[in-house]
Amino acid sequence: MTDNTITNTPSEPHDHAHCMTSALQRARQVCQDKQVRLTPIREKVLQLVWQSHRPLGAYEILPMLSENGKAVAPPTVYRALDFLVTHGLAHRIASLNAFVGCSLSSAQHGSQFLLCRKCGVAIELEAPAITQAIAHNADQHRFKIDNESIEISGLCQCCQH
Amino acid sequence: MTDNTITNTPSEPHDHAHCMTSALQRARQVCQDKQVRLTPIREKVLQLVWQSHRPLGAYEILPMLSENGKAVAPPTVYRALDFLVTHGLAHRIASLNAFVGCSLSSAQHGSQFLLCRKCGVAIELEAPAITQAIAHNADQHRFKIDNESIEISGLCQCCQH
DNA sequence: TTAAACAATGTTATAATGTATCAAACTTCA
DNA sequence: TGAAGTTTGATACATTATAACATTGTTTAA
Repeated sequence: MTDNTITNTPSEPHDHAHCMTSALQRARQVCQDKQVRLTPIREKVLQLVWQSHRPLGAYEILPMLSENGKAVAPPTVYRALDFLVTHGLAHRIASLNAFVGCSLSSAQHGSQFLLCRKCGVAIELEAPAITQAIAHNADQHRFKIDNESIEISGLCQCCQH
Repeated sequence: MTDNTITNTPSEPHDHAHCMTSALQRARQVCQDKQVRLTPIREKVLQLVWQSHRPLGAYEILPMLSENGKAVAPPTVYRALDFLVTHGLAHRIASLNAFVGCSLSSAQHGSQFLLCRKCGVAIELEAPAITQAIAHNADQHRFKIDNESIEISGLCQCCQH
C-alpha cells in the first residue's frame, strides 16, 4: 500500500493510504476490546467509507461489495453500516443520507462535520468548545443529551476559487 | 381560537394557539416583504407543522391536506415545505426526515434543535455561543459556511422521569 | 466432538421518502 | 384581454431503508 493519491480534494493534503490503514488497525483493536467481530464484510465496508473522504450512500457501497459479479442485497450493507456506526467507527451524515469513516480516535464522541457542497469532502471536527456551548444550552433547558450531530455545509478551502 | 391545549409536552408550557397565530402573522409579513406568495396550501402546511411541537413527516402532512376526502399528491407537500424552508418559516430535521415550524423571528439563522427521542418535541435554540464556536472552527479550516444544522437528540425535561 | 445456542449473512419482498415531468389552473401586468 | 410567469394537479418513478424468515457460520459447554 503505497498509493497516496488524493482522490477527493480533502482540505489538507496527506498520505491517505496511511491514515486509512491506521484507521483499520484501530478498528480491529476497538472490536477486540469490545468483544465484537469485525467480519470481512464489515471491514470491507469500513475500508470503502474510508477510501473516500466523501460520504458514500449505501447504494453506492452496494455494488462495490459484490465480488465476482455476485450481487449483494441492501440489508447486508445497512447491517454493516449499523455495526460501524454503533461502535463509533463510522458516522451517518443525515443531511446527505450517506456514511463516512470516523477519523477520531477518542472513544465516544458526537458527530461534527464540515461538508463541502462542491467537492463533497467531509471534514470531521473534534471541537470541545462547540460541545460545551451545546451542553450549556441543553442544561438551560434541562435537556439530557444522548447524541449530538452537527452538519455544516459550505465550501472547503479548495473549492472557494 | 382559544384552544391552548398542550398536545406534545413541549419543554415549557405555554399558550400554544397564541404562539402559532403570531407565527402565522409573522409569516404573512415575511412573505409580503419578500414579495412571495403565502398561498392557501403553503399556509395550511405552515399551520400543520406549527400545530405540533413534534416534527412532522411529509407523508404525515399529506392526508391532513386533503379536504373533502380528495387526496393530495406528494409533490404538493414537498413543494410547500420547500417554500417554507427556503424562506426561513420552517426547518427540515434531517435526522428525522421531518419538518417543524420555525419559532424564531430573526431573519436568517441556522438550524439548532434539541430533539426528545421519547415525546418527539423539537426545541429550537438561538444560541450565538454555539454559532460562534462553529464559525471559529470553520475559520481554522478556511471553510466558508453556508448553512449550519445542529440536531441534538436526548430527553426533554418532562421525559426524564 | 458434537449439538445447542447465538451471531451473521442471504434472500425476497416491501415500506418510506423524495423527485421528474408535463399538463392545467391561476396571477400578474402590460 | 392576453401573454408570461407562477402555482398546483397528476402520473410515474427514483432513492433510501427495513421486515421477515431461511441459511450459514461461530462459540460454548456438556
